Amino acid sequence: MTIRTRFAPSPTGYLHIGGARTALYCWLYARHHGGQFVLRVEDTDRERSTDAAVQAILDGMAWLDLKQDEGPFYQTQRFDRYREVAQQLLEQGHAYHCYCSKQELEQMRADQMARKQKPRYDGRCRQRTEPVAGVAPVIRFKNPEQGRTVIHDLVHGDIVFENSELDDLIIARSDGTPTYNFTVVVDDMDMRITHVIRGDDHINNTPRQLNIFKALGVTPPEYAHLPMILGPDGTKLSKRHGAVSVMQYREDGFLPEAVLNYLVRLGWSHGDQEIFSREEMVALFDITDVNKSASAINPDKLLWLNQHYIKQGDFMQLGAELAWHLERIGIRVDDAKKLAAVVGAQAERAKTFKDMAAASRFFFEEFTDYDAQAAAKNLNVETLPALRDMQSRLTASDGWSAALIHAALEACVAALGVKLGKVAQPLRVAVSGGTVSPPIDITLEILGRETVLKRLERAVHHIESAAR
RNA sequence: GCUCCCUUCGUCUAGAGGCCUAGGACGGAGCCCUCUCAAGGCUUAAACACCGGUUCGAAUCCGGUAGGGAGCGCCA
Repeated sequence: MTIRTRFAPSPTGYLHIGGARTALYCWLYARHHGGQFVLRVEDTDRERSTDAAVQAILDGMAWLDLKQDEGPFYQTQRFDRYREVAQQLLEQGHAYHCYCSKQELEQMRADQMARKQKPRYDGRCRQRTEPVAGVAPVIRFKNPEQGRTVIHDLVHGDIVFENSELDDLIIARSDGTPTYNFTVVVDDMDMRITHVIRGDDHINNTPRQLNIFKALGVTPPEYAHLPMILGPDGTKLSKRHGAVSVMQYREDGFLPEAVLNYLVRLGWSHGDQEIFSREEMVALFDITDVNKSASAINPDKLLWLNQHYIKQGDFMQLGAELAWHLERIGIRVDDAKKLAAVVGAQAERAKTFKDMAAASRFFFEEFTDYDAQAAAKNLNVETLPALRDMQSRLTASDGWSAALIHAALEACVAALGVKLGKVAQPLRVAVSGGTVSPPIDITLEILGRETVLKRLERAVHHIESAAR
């Protein structure tokens, strides 16, 4: 049997981090077993579904590179099929028309709540044989009243529900459109889904769906209900928690590999291993190793992983990501080699590309002002001799490389009889405007002789004009 | 209220009756390295929700309690 999984988001918002993990696990399970991964858009709620949300979900999946083998299928394009199956259920006596008004139902619920009972439809239209004039009925599924339904859940084990706890759910609205619990069953059946992997907020829906499968005479898929993902404070994920959309993670400077690696370890583990390449995930992932309890997002760990992938990555390729972020702050760069060099120099000191771009401005454009404190301390009459000395050594240098610059630095230190820091730090402020940069020799190499000499001249002027 | 789910360091987790004086990772603390910032190395603090039971032996099995969560829609 070929394994077939599906990811079935409803397009009422962007792809958030919880949905992304569900998609990842579905994708991983299918890949691991050499099966297929289906993407299905559950857009039956026309009020809340939007094209923009559909696009946002597709974009998120593309960024994470979770490619579907089939789809996207849209439920709004399958209404005829749902109508057909609902009709079948009606004819076979597994469903019936219900003419109760919304007010009537609300009253029923209120009464039940008042009696401290679980609100549920009492089946009062089950026996009705004649239509009610002027009322467009809904179709309800006739849920078994006796016995129990058990989910053989792949992560939770058996979960038992008394059928008497379930009520007759609406499968088609009075306008004829189908509802969620019904479309899911029809689709999972038609798309030959073998494994439904979804959030455990759906556990309570599963027995209803199982009963519909039974009425249809179809073997249901296997189920695996994933624990929820919580915000950093352990409460429900919300916009308050910052990056809710996966695309926001790109904006914030994260790499998809890092997000994926972070997500795969949230609720799943393989011994003590923390770092997983895509290939390793596929090879090692198993749904039975998934945890049962909800987990809180740990932003620091994501940051750590992101830096790990920055350090491990191909600097040439990562240069493109840096360029993307530089552009966001108004700097256009197309020198791929320089970008790669900057990534290489900054990898150890940036946790995100957003931070890296901000810290790398001076490599690509002239800075406007010196950091006042840094200049006061490092660009003054005391440091002027070192700056002058380096100026002449660098002007005279036969070539331009970190090694040659380093040699010049050592010579300067020896000639002036000072510590390396007494030369490096003023130089750093002179070329970067501030006190933080990669090692000074590498920084100068990337900047290039022309820029370095120009900025040294600027520093000397700065000191001289201040001294006057 | 009813039904269902969950419970190991701050966080993510390892752990499937003796390997556990509970391991790893992030974060924290300290030290080392050092031209800044980092990165790196070493060291370190920190948890089995609680109460009973089963057993020679329980983080692991069973029961209860407490706490947290989800669902109970002509939403998905």
